Amino acid sequence: MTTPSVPPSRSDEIRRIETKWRERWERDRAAFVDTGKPAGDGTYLLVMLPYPSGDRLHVGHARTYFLTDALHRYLRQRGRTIFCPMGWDAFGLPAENYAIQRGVHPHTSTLANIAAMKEQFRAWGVLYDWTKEVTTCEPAYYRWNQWFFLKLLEKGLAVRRKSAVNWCPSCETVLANEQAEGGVCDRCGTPVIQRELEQWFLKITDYAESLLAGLDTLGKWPEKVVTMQRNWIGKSVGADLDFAIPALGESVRVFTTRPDTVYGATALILAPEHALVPRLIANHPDEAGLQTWVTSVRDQERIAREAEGAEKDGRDTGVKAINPFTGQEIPVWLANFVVADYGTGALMAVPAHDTRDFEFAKKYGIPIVKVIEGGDLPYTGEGPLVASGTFSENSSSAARELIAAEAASRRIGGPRIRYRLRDWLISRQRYWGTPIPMVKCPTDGWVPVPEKDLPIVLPPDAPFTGKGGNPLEKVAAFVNTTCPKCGGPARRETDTMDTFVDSSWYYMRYLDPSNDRAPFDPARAAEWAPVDQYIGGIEHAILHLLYARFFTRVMKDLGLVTFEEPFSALFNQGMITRQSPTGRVEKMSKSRGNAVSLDPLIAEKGADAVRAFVLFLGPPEKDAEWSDEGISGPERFLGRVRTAVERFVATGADVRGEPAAADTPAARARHMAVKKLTEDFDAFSFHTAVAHLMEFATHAAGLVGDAKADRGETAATLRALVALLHPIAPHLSEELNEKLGGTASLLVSGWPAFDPKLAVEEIASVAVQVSGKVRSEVKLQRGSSEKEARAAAEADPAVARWLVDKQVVKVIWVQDRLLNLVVK
RNA sequence: GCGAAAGUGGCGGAAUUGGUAGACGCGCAAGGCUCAGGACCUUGUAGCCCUUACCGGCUGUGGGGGUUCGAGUCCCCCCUUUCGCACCA
Repeated sequence: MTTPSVPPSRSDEIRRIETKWRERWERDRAAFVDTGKPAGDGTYLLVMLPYPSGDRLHVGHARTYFLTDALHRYLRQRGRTIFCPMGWDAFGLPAENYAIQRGVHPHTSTLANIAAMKEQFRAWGVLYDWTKEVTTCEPAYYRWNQWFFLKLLEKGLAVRRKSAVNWCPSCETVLANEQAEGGVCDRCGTPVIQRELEQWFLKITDYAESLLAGLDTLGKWPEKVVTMQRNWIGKSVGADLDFAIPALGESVRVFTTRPDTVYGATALILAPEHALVPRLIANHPDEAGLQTWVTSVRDQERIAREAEGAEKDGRDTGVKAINPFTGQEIPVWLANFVVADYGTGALMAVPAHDTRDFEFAKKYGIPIVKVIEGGDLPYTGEGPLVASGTFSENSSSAARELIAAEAASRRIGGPRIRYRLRDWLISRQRYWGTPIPMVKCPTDGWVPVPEKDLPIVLPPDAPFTGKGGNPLEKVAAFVNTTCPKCGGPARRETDTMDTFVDSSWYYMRYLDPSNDRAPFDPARAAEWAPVDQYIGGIEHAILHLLYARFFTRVMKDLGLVTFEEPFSALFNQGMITRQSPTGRVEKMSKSRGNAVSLDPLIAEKGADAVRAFVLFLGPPEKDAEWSDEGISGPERFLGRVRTAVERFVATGADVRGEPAAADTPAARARHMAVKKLTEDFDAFSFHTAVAHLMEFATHAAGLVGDAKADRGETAATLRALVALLHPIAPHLSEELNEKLGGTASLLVSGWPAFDPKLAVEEIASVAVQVSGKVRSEVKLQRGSSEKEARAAAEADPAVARWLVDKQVVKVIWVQDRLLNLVVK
């Protein structure tokens, strides 16, 4: 099988080098870990922490970590002080499901996954400050989730409330609105249904305006993410108006962005979930039929109810309301398209000036009254009011203010701003999460656990049957407790927190991870925070990033931090996609069955080649389809660099030699390469960085093979090459740097400098156009004048033949680039 | 439907922001080395035309128009793809 007496294969040699340097970096780790931020300098580089409750890291994840590590190493080489920690977002449903299927406790499987992933990071050559490691499923971390919960409760920002919530029948838990986008469960894709339940909410809506205003300060965030958050918060300016229902002795408040159209409101429409519905239908001849309809709409899957083109379906209650401005009776309807938890769950229908109301009115024969002059109905634009009493002839915008003011003076509403954002539902009927520190006492009601009794530890011995709800409910020792207030027997809350609570403040815990008296020491955290550069996927655009921004505001109110925005700059790397077995191009993930492990590739080609390849795939912000076919390019490139250095060393030339002259074509090539690579890394353009390194490597190999080349310049070129290579291929570059006489790791200020004056070619090749068409190219000394260029161009036969019998009527001259002779 | 981004060789992609389109790599082709090679090295590689060859010419960045000495880049219209939002009153 094996061939004896063969010299060590290339892959053995690569393995030896990579092992050597991993050990070296680990040994010298102290040089690369946080020791406090020097005044006015330093960069907090944060990468979205991985989720070790599921599978091992695959190609889909690797790009993020390679990218971050390249940036990290580059910045260190530039002499910056960097804080780059890593931790584990360890709670979550997959680990619990795994426990149900395989009988392995989530804590056990999670720790095993963490160990495996940590080993992967090591094998990939990815450096983190492990002295700041955070694991969210450990009491040392999640006790502070509980602490934050108590603080939120004190401030009235954590509340228990009954409302219609998203329920995933598959995960058997409720979900936050953000986790049920599009009406399907964020985790498993199952359509969610609405359930009326009492749950814990965090009042993120109290910060709606601040979260919205803060977006304007996030200039270094992708515009797309900012827009998504803005839409999610969904600010609307309008007015509240009360419509009296004399038959019930009640009034119904509606919210509208178009109070100017109130004279055209010919119906009042309520959501089937509206609190007044039972009384409205009570005396209806077909009360049972209506009730059945209400129930069926309410229990419908959200995805079906909100689907595009879903039929508008409504019922007339037979009850009348009074339009507060016309004084006329209008019918009160119930309809499936009215959303219970936006606005007031009720609206005034203005069929003439709203396409949706128009459609509904057409279907059910509701009167259509035009009150704005404009185009064909439904006309949703602006215009002068008509048939609007004393407000007629006002413009829409003026009337909006006047009518809202009138409503306020009559105490039937007034100007109002509303948001689409809803409060953050954090209760989860699951085991593997942070216990909510609340106790339900038969006499005192809900009582918070005193701070001194934290943490409420998740009991290790829960029965994972997968049936019958939350296993925590069955742990008597956990559930049965005493009331902190009266000392009587009481029941502990068995719901756990949404895992997004964990990731809402972890970036601050990194700064002081072993603090057992506070989530972190504000003074210490202030050295590095806020985060200078955050790197993560677009999938967090709304969920995590909105929650983190909310938590940061809370932390500011608690005096823990002085800023509101946690992440000064955000970079969204693109996803790695791959054809799934179904043939569609999708995000790579284990659940889709298209995940590719990187480990065999690394074992075969080495981490450096795989890093170079993955970074070379394309622009990092764009998605890239995975195929390992192209890896031979970067692999050969690294081989060429190595061969060039080894050949040069073998000549016995001085590896620390310096160029004999500063300004030579080779020196200029070197300065240009340093300039390009510096710009590439500054711009996160890792794929062009690899391309430029390839060009530079070819050039360097040429110098090594050129007997006439200056040995000093060749040595300097090779030293620059391996230094520039370091962010991409750290192991090989360190090895070659050592061969070239380097005594310190390239990680420490190993970035070469360039002279801008020398980072351009001395000879400019100037394109010569005749009437805009390129006819030739002339080599000129950089900085040559237009006159010199024209003389050279006219002397060129390839140009001259186009000038015969022509007259040059205009000359365009772009220094060192282009000469255009316009002829007639 | 609304909004945003994008469309460049067989493929991934580059282009100093209005100045030589196709860098770099994959793939492919020819040659070298080799017992052999899916290893390695060298060279070529947008299309079409002319030519024995050289020299050369024309076309070309989704389609159509425009601005300009000059457009992948700017403007207008259209097509396609991707993403986000979508009964939000």
